[in-house]
Amino acid sequence: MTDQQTATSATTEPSGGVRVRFAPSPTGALHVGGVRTALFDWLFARGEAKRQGLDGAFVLRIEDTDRNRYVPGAVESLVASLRWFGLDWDEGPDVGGPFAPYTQSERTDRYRAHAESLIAGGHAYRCFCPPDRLERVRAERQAAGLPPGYDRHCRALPAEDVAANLAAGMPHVVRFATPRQGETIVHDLIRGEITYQNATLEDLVLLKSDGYPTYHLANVVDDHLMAITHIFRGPEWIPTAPVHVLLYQAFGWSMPALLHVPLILAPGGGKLSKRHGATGLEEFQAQGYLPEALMNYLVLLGWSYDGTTEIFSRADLLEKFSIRRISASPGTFDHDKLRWFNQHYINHILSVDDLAARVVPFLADTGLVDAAAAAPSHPQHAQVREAAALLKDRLETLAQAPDLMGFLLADALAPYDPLTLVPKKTEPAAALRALEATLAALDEVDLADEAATEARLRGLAEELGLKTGQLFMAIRVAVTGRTQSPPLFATMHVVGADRCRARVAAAADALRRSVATPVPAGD
RNA sequence: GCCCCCAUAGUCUAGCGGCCCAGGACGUCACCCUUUCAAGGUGAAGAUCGCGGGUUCGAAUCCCGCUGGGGGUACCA
Repeated sequence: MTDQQTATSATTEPSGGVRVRFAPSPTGALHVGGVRTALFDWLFARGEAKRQGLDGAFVLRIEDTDRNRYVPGAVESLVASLRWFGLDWDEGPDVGGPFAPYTQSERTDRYRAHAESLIAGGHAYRCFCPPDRLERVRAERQAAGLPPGYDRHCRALPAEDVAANLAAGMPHVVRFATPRQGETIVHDLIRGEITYQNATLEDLVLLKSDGYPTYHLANVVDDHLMAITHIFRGPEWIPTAPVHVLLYQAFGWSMPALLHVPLILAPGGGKLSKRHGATGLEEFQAQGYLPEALMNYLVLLGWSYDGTTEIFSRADLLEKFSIRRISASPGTFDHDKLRWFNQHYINHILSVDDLAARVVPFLADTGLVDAAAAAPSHPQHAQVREAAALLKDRLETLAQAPDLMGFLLADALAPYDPLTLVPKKTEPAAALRALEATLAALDEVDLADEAATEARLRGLAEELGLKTGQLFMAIRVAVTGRTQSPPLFATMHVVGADRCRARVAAAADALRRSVATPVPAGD
């Protein structure tokens, strides 16, 4: 072994089975990029591995080693979002497991011990450089056209100086002593081999001065201790992957397989952030997206099955997902396509009962129904179910339910705008006559017989000398308060005779008042 | 600046040397259906496969360069 030392990460999985982990930081809401990674983890362990007859375990680990960025309650929110999305895990902070604890802040003794062993083996060293010196060095190196970074000042610190500093209680960090020569090969299951010159690598901090580990140490130690076989992570880790390879080598451990999933870009390019709309799972949930639609959309962002199939249920994905078809190129988040998936699931995949149950929380938020109306035994349930059946094809998100279903659930409508009661190419007086005639006709029909109602009202249009469209539109606005609605007779049936009569009468009144003080006719 | 990743229509993608003067989907447009709006159906426009060199009888597919986009460059993950 000369200066051509080479290290390679593992490329094959051990026969014992597959163990993957999703390791978010509790710094805020779960990001769509994170869930997509978690989804790939889950599908690999629960789907692909199982299909190959291997045991597959999905582990949730909390990486809370940055005490400054920790957000109280974030762990609970992460867990809730993951569960809403439809993932479950075999081991984690909430469910325990053989490698507990699964929260890194509770494992600091392990990281410190491993850092010490690295120091003892000559693979790491204590660095006493204060932050201001680090900054100065960075600036100087940059000005000199060198890569910014640490100048390894403390790497050559004599043992007696180290001992003296330690005795004086000087704050310090532990840095990795990166090999100065040779090259390191990172083997990525998605991208193939990536070769780095060790000379370009930095002596990264492993243990911070507050005693907590950095990602680099904690990640390597835990993945090894928890017997992780495959690491799925974002592409932002590619640049430090060679250091991780070197760390495994320094510890004498075998390297898990690496998969750097493709980045999710914002519509304009760059990172996806708040200004591009929702990014956190809770937001998608609040905006009325279905978890299965979001999953379907997200899995296709960076993975494909045959390039033609678009709709995948969770079961389909468990049966068809393969890491071999994960793409290396970044993809742009497209809200329009997500919306299409959501609409498709509501319109064609959800049952009416399912939709009714899911729409209740949104209706309850605006006070239209009781929050308990999702239960079939609840008195309001039947009404919600009828509304769901009627609006199913028109809903893009659950959040639209209050707006689109309100006229079916409320007793009275908001005051009419007389202008909307007068259909295009219709005289206000004719519209008023039509409403008055409709009110009378309502006494003759049974709304439960939609065909008969339609026949009667078509006849009425003829008697009035109006086109069916003109009459029907006037009735539609009177009954629903809007110019767009589900098919008129099914709608009237659900609204019921009493409310229909009251609304048509109220609409006629409103129009009468405005005819007295003429308004411009609808064109 | 330095290191690294990526590159097929506005967007997500299929394609892994000949079946491709490039297939599917979202979006867009038109028509059909129709009492409105949707849903559905049919069809259209949209890609010189980023550019330039190679290799080959033959390249979107392999190699090199360039360009472009992106990521990293913290005692954050």
